[in-house]
Amino acid sequence: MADNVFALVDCNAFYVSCERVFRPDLESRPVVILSNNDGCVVARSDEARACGVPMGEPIGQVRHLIRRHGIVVFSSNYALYADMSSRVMATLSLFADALEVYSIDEAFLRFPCRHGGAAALGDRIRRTVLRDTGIPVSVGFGPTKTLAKLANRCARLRLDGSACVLDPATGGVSVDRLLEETPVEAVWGIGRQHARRLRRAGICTARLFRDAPDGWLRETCTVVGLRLAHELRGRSCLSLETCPPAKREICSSRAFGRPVHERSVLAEAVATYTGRAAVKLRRQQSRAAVVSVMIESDAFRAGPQYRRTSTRRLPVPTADTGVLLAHAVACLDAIYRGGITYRRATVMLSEISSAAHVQPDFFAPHDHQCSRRLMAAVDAINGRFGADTVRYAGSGLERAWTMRRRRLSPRYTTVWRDLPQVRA
DNA sequence: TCTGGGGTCCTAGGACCC
DNA sequence: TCTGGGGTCCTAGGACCC
Repeated sequence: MADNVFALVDCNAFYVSCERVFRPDLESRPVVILSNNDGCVVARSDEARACGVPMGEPIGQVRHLIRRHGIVVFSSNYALYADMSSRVMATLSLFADALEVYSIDEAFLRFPCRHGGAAALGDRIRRTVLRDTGIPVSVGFGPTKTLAKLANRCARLRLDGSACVLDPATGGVSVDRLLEETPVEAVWGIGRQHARRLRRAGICTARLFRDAPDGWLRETCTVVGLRLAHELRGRSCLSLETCPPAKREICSSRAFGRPVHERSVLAEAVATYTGRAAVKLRRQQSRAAVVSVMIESDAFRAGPQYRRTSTRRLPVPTADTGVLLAHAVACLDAIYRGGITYRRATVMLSEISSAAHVQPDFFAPHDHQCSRRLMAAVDAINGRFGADTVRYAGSGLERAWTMRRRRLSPRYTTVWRDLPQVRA
């Protein structure tokens, strides 16, 4: 008998739903959301799916469908989605003490024990989130996280949107039957490679996977696969992570909106990405000891490719954007070569440690107090008036290289964006 | 005309030490 | 003439997630 019940709450077509909250006229119309640089489809409404738009497809491949069906297209508006996500999570936190924010549009909730009212609770969650945030969600319950995930998938397929409870003891859906009807690749944690290997071995359903011998599972899908099978058997192996562990590496990487050749332009991008990574670093109260910069040519274009990484170790771990920036630009100078068409730059911060345990370097004097207060002030201003309101001049003014977002919706929930920008 | 970004975990294999 | 074995650390690469 399991001690806990897990619920997985998943926002339906989350990015589309966010846009619809502020554009009710889009209800029941086909809508798709594009990735950064307006590259490919990362979210679609049910109507767009019915038009035959596949997930992850490059926009160019579905342009004819967009025209034919009058599909409404948006660039990704992450500022809006992140804000809506925090509203949804805040609402969910009213229902359970133990909540794990699993992704921008999903959360696991844990309830202390099995009880008969799960279906009703699920429907209350759905109604409340919809009423308070405008976002429709699906809810699945199960004795383990993997089963809750599966139940959620089942709920999403239901026409009335009601919650799915995987718990035979209380008259819910039969676990065996659901597992039998679920293709093995639909199990959370089984990707393309493992699915192919499993199918070759005749394991085509979640039920056959669950009932496979432990030794064989371990051999075929490593301990990760074995753990999943245990979870499907109802033995909880994946615990709820209520406070996310600090990231061990932080990365900011983006393709440019247009081809880039000049060192000065790359330097602007590297400075911008370093600034973003540093914000993430400070947000989790950490310092980094290593900075890496990678620049690369366009892998999708024919011809010789260029890709180089340069890494520098800092004398003292820091979260000071200015210090990180100086090292990042030095990295860039070590690998920049003229005559190449660059398409992407990446800045990575690693060997991350807690800000509480930094040992200052006696021989490299640096005013930590001053740096900390400056960064705190910058973060406070940007938190209030929008990211990049105050930034290092090195990150550029015009920034013609930034990603394409031709179909960006307004920033409905962050009103200060249009204030004049200030340079640090 | 295009083809995203940001993570984690696991394993294998090499280097190195005692 | 013989060329062990166990342990740790690091890195690269694979696989997976949303």
